[in-house]
Amino acid sequence: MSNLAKTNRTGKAVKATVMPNLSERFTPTQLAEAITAKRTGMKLSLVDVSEALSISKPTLVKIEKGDTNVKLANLLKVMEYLGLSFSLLSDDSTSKEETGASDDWY
Amino acid sequence: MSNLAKTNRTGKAVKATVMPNLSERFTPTQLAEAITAKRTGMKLSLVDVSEALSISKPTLVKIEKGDTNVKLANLLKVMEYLGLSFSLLSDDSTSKEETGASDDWY
DNA sequence: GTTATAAGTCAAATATAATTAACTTATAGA
DNA sequence: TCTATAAGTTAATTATATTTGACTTATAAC
Repeated sequence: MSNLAKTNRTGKAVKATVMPNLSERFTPTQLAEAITAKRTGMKLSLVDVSEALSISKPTLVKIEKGDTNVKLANLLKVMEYLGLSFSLLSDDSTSKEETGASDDWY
Repeated sequence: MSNLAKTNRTGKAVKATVMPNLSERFTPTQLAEAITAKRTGMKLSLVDVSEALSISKPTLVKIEKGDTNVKLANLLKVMEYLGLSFSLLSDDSTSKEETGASDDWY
């Protein structure tokens, strides 16, 4: 999540993809950032992953942009390939939230 | 809107699906079971959730059967409505697994 | 500068997920 | 039993995610 300052040799700022702490609830954008961080940390290109998983590059880009209009199966394939997995959290309250309460997720 | 907990005539839960422990990595089937458990625990019918979220019943059934050929956005809407959310686990290993190594997830 | 590789975008065609409506099956009370 | 609600299925249609291929930026090395 935090984009640490980093410069190339011309002094231009470059986005540093840092692995965010995601032990808690997170947004699709944060998940996307974690995926990109893991992939780049493993020094894999989009095409590397795309070809290994038979997923098209535009779809991979959608996933890494946090677009939730993607097939769950594709997201899971990417996550598994990168060594990421979900665990589940439950508000053990019986409350269901309002439908439009927090649209961070979709 | 009909946000009251659904009961049968005696006010008892309809089915009793038990909420599995999902603090660790889980399969889509386990996630599906957790969703069903949470929904029935909240005494909501498929149609209750379906109508509240504008998701069709067949799609909801797919989700509750662990079919991963569903839109991520739809899964997330359901989870949020039921008070479920993901957290992320990472194999801190740099290993990428074989493409077909474990198809539990998809 | 040039070159090479990666990232990201785009439109058209295809593949497939989602919806609709009707239907069957299952469960639990009266 | 009978009745009512919930669960689950199915086929046809609609909506849309995905793919393909080409293309345009970006970034980093030379």
